[in-house]
Amino acid sequence: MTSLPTDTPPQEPALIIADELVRAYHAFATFNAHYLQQYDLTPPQADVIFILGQAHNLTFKELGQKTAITKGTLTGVINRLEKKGWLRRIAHIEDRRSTKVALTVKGEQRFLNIFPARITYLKTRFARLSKDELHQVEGALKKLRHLF
Amino acid sequence: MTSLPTDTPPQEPALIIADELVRAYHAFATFNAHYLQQYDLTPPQADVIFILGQAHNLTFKELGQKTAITKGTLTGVINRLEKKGWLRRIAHIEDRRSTKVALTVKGEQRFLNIFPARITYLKTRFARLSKDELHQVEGALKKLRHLF
DNA sequence: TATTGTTATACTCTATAACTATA
DNA sequence: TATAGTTATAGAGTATAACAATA
Repeated sequence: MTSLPTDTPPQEPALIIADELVRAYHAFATFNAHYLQQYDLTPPQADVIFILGQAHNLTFKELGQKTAITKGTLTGVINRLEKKGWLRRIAHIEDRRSTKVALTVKGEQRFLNIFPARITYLKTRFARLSKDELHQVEGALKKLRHLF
Repeated sequence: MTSLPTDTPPQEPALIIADELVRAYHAFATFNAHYLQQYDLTPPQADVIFILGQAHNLTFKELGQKTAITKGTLTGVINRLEKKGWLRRIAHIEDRRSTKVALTVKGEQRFLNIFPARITYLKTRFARLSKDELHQVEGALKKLRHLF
């Protein structure tokens, strides 16, 4: 007998990397969700706010493409954000099938408050990595993404 | 005016990396979820099966720690897997507050079928990377995880 | 008293498909 | 006919807190 299934965890690099990717993401996602909770935002809601904060004015279709959220789901996410007063629907005159979405003044203010704070916080976290390391990590993630 | 907010996306490395991490994970998670759907498993359910397939016999508490699923949620996940016949609850004699969980014969067979196939598939994906690159990617992910 | 797991509650997100109104 | 968004449906996972049984 050359291997003991229960005592020798698989050393296959592909498995290890998949596992590490999940762990790294999970660590980030947990931090992120807690951070956003302060502002009463779920991660998908924050995605929408961050995108609208930078794009200012998008249709449901465009938002769906940028967030990778399906249209049916997006309606719900937008409804919740609208009810909370972060954004509003705007009639699209040129094509009346379509609806545009934009941040309200309140949403704009919150975005301006949350977004830079988030960057600052991330920067302090990443400060432990050198410039070379940052480049390496970025390159590694890009490679990974292109594998799938 | 030296910068155009809408035309110059933020180049802050911390943001780029966080973004790349999300993208890489999303690419993997999408592939993964579709792959598991064939077997009528959700990702959290598959986590449980893969862990039980290698550990053979765990309490709810241990399973919760390994999967990072809260106890209330875990009860639901286990219920669904039990109903589908993948696993069963086993009385824990030494401490009757506790319950052990183990794969059924069906669950064991499925695990033995799915798990190696998954490794094989991942290996083919990762075959495009050299040994050096694999090491680099693994190191990068570990660094990332430790940041959070 | 503390711990293990269950139950109850309430919500968000998910996909899918049928529907409405425009084009 | 095709497209944009809404609605309906059904389910899974999430956190939280109260609870029962056992230690």
